[in-house]
This record gives sequence, C-alpha cells and structure tokens, in this order.
Amino acid sequence: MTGIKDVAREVEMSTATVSRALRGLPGVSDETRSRVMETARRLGYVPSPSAAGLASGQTRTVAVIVPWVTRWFFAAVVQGAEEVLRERGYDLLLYNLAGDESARHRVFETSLLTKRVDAVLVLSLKPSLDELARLQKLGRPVTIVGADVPGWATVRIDDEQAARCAVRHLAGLGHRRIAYVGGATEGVLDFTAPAARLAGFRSALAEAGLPHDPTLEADGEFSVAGGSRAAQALLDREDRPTAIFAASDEMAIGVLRTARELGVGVPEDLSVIGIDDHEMAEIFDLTTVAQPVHEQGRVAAQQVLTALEGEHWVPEQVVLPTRLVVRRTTAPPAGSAGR
Amino acid sequence: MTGIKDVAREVEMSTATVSRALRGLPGVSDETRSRVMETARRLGYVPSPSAAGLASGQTRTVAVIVPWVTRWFFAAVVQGAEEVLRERGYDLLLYNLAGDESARHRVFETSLLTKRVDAVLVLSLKPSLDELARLQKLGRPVTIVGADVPGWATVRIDDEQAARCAVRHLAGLGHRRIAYVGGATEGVLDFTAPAARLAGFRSALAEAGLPHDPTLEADGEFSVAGGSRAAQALLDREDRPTAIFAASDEMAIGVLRTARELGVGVPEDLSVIGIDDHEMAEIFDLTTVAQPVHEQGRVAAQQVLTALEGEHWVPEQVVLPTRLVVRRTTAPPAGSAGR
DNA sequence: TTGAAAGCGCTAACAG
DNA sequence: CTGTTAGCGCTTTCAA
Repeated sequence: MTGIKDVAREVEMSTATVSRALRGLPGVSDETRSRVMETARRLGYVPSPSAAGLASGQTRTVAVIVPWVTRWFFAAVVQGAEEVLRERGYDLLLYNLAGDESARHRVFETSLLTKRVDAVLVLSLKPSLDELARLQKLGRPVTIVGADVPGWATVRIDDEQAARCAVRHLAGLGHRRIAYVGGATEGVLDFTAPAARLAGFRSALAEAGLPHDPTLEADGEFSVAGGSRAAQALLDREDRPTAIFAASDEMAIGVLRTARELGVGVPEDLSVIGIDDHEMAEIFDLTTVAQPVHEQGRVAAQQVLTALEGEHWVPEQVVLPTRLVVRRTTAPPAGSAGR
Repeated sequence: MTGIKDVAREVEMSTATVSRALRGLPGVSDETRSRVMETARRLGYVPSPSAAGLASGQTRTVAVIVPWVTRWFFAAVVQGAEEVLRERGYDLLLYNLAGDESARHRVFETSLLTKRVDAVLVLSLKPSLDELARLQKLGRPVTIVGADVPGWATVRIDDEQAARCAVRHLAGLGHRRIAYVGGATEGVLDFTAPAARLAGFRSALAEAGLPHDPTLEADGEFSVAGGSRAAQALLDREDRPTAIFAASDEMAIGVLRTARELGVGVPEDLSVIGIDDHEMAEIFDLTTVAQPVHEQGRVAAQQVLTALEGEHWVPEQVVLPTRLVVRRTTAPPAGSAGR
C-alpha cells in the first residue's frame, strides 16, 4: 500500500509538502505541485480516509437518515443529495430506519454519528426535543428535509399550501363533497407533513365555504394499501364524496385502485388528486400537486456543505415551490353544469 | 470529547484493557469489563471510527454500488443489506451511479474504495474485466447481486429460468404469438439479466414449438416509459401478439398503460406478464414471476460479513428461487377454447 | 515555499 | 488477566 511517505521519498520532499500539494492548499510552487501529483498518480497513491480523518477531525462523510429507502420519495431525495455530495468529494452514509422506531432510537441515541460524520441530513422526520438536543450536541451542520422544524435548517415545501392548492382545484371544478385521505398526524415516526396537509385541506374547505365533515377524513397511512382501504370506507357510503384529496400520490393510487374495483368511474363519478408527482403518477394519469423531490435533496446537501466550508452559518429555512399538474383524474362532478 | 484515555484514567486501568473490555474481547475479567462499560457509559464515551480504523485497518463500513437508488428494486436490495449490516455494527456507504457511465468509472477507477471500506456489494452491474481486476486488487470481499459473474461471489435469481417460467405460463394458457419487451443486452451499465431473460424467452418459445419472430422482440429500456413505447409498436401492428412478456414489472406496467390507451383489453385481448413482483404489481393486478428482492440484499450482506469474519472464504454463488404469481393480467387468448 | 516534529485516538503485539 | 510500547498514515503547527 503506497502511502504519502512513499510519494514524499520519491519526489524528495517532506510529507507535509506532499500533503499540501495533493489537497490543493496554497503555498506550494506550481512545479512542486505538478511533480507531486504526477508521482502520486504514477505510484498509485490512495489517501487513507481514516488517517486523514484522525489527523484533521474531518471525515468528509455525511449521514443521511431515511425513514424508508424503498419509498420513491426518500430514494429520490437521497439521489439528489448523493449527487452533490459526490461532486464535492463527500461520502454518503445511509441510515435507513425502515419505519422502525427502535432503529430510530439507535441512530439518535447512541451517538453513532458523533465522530463519524461531518454533517447530517434528516429526511421528513421531526426529531423529538430530546433528539434535537442530541443533534445540537453533535456540533455539526444538520439539515432537515421535508419537515417544518422551527429554528433548524430545513428544506421543504409548504405542505399546507400544497394541500390548499389541491383542494382549491377540486372546489374550483365544482366539488362540494370532498374527502381527505391522509396519515396519522402524530405517531411512530413523527412527520410534520401529515398535520400540515390536513390543516391545508380544512382551511381550503373553509375558504370555499364548504362544511367540515370529520367523517370525510380517513387515514391512508401514506401507503398504496392504506389509501385503498381508506377509499373503501369512503366510497361505500350512501353520500359518497365526489372527490378525494389524498395527501400523497401513493395513497391516491390506492384510491384509484379501489375506485376501479368498486366500479366507480374516475373522473366521471369521482375526482382524485394527490401530492408529490410520484414517478407512477403519470401512468395513472393522476392529477397532483408536484413537489421538487430530487431538488430538495440537492439543496439540503448544498446547505450542509456550505455550512461546512463557510465560517459561521445561519440555519436557513428553504421552502421550494409546488405546482399543480392537471391530468385526467379530476373533472367537474357528475350532474354539474358541465362547462 | 471524552476518549478512551479518560475512561482508562477513571477506572485506573490501561487503555489496552479498556479497549478490550469495550470491544468484548476475551481476556478481561467480568468485573473489570462491567466497570469499564459502566464508566464509559457514564462519561458518554464514543469511540472514534477514524482512530480505530487507522489502528486496526478495518473501517466497519461496506460500500454498496447501486445503478439507480430510485428504482424500487435497488432500493429494496439496499434496504435488505442495510438491515443486516446495521445489526452487525457495520455502516453502509452508498455509491449511486444514477445510470451515469462516468460516475461508474469514477467509482471503480480511482480506487475510492481502497482504504475506505471492508467489503463491497455491487448491485446488478456486471463489472468489466478491468473493473473486476480492480475489485480483485482491493483484496476485500466483494459480492455481486443480481448478475451472473462466474468466479465471483454472487447472489441472484436464475434469470433465464424466470423468463422461461413466464413464457411457459403464457404458452400454457394457449398463447402462440408472444412478444417480448426487454432491454439492451449490452450497453451503458452492462447488466447480465437482460440477456439471460431474453435467452429464457427464446428457449421457452422453442420448447413450446413456437416460431421465433425477431420482430416480436422490443426494447423497453427496463422502464415504465420504455415499456409503454415498446408496446405502442407491438400493438400497432396488424398481426398483434396475444401476449406480452416484459422482462421487468416496470416495463409490464408501461405495456398495460399503452394497452389501456389503445383500448386493448387486458386480459381479454392481451395477456401481460412481468418479472419482479414490484410493489405496484398488485395494484395493477399484474401477473408476474416474483423474485426475493429484499432477501437478496440480506443474503449478500451476510455473505460479505461471513467472509470478513471467517478466515478464508470461497466465493459462493447463491441462486434464490422465483415463484409465479398469477393475478389478472393473463388469461387464455380470445378465441381459444376458453378453459 | 518547504521541513521537522508532534500528535489525532485507538489497536495490537509482547511482556509480565 | 493486565500493562507497556509502538505504531496506523495522515495533518498541522511552528520554524526556517
């Protein structure tokens, strides 16, 4: 294994100079630098991250904590983050909770991360006060993606507004009985999006002068299967809603499936709208409120890198825009004027 | 930052004993060990992976090289691998190529991995000879998931047989014009599955005494959109096939979409079968040949860990079973006797 | 612009 | 069962 010493010996210089040359630090003559680089390459020198980390206190590694890697949304955020990290020479350490509460504790509690990473990205989870305290103690940049945590650096969309946008679209089409399929507003993994989207739903209803009927709010567990089950109950009743707003595309897809099984025509008998613009949304012709998923990962990674490289940083709250994408699962309700 | 020295001072022992006690090595009295553990906990001691790595030469980190994290298949494999790695105290370093050939080169060429990880998992890619040589030179356990690379440790399914199974199902239903939607058998990222599945398709055709018609073989790029496009051409022709075998569920889903758009009834006018048992397969009622995705990740991780912990290891080729899952996109062709 | 030297925090012989 | 002693391979003052 050739090390920095071998390179130093070869160019007849100190390891200090070689180290500086290799890392692009100033104070090295151009000639020396190019000789060092060339020699390092020729000798097949590969630096040891452990040694560099030990000596410098920097691991050039960022931890990404993900509730479930298998969900498209999180995978896409990870992909975005990975791109910019890799570009800047950082490695990405993946911590997948797989929806498991105990895994979550392990990650936050035993300070697994303490001497391991330079920064942390937390996806969608709203850390508890205790967890926030631990993150704080890390003394490293932390950015939270997809959750609203005041006082912390976050990258997200305005969930409440996204929900309002969806409901306004339905109300604008003439729907007056609009149901909501969402997820627990508090629970195992603590996300902030479910509550915000529910709030958006309710406020848009009020804004449109529509009554609030709690029986039209169902839990779809933010999954296809859950959305499907929720729709079952909603579509089974006499006074069936004419439109369903699902707080995620996956749940909306579940709704579509149930509608199909029940012979409820979409969009003739039922309009369906989601949030996300999931990769499968187009296949289902699903109308949705698109959010820039990949971009959230990129911005979050950029944010921690800036913090890492700058002197002092102020936790910034970045809110990315959403956009209504009208496809073919929404239409005016049957019996409406039509127009 | 409290280090091992602080713990040693506190228990009035050498750092060597503390290190042994903390790592569960033999040769430490029970009493000492518990005192050390307790003290370490009380002092909030967290070991430094960099220091341990430098001293021991082990990073307790495994690299996972993924063509695209956003594809469900790969994400699921990663999830499986992460589970067992985490369980055994290993970290997972993610290298996402995002389908980018240059990213691939970077990962394999500059020996990014050399002093960084203890083992490597490569998903689905068939490394080139050159890349294999580099991997070999790492001198670390490497397992390849989802590709057939003779002489290397692999975990995969029998792709050829899976394809045959799918085609036999169609032929058994009475189909005689069966089309294939697959992917390039050689190309940017070099997978072995496409060629194997195509071979399985052809051999099953021969086995059933059906003619081989190259115009019934289309490229679906292993994506929904590609499958959709491929189906367009296939379903547009006069002598339209009565069944389509897609080499992945995502392509099959694309086929279903095109069929719906073209008003081709499934399964009355067209049977469709895929491979994978993708999470969305059930929603589409897609008949498919299921493969144990998550399990492949687990087994692969176990394999490298065994290699890491045992003395010498023989690269093993694990082939996991597949299983036909009949749903509602396949049926006897129209005009057949019916049963 | 370069070099000498002192660690970074732990592990691993080797002794005892 | 425990301690002593060298490092692991870099980075980083401080001097020159």
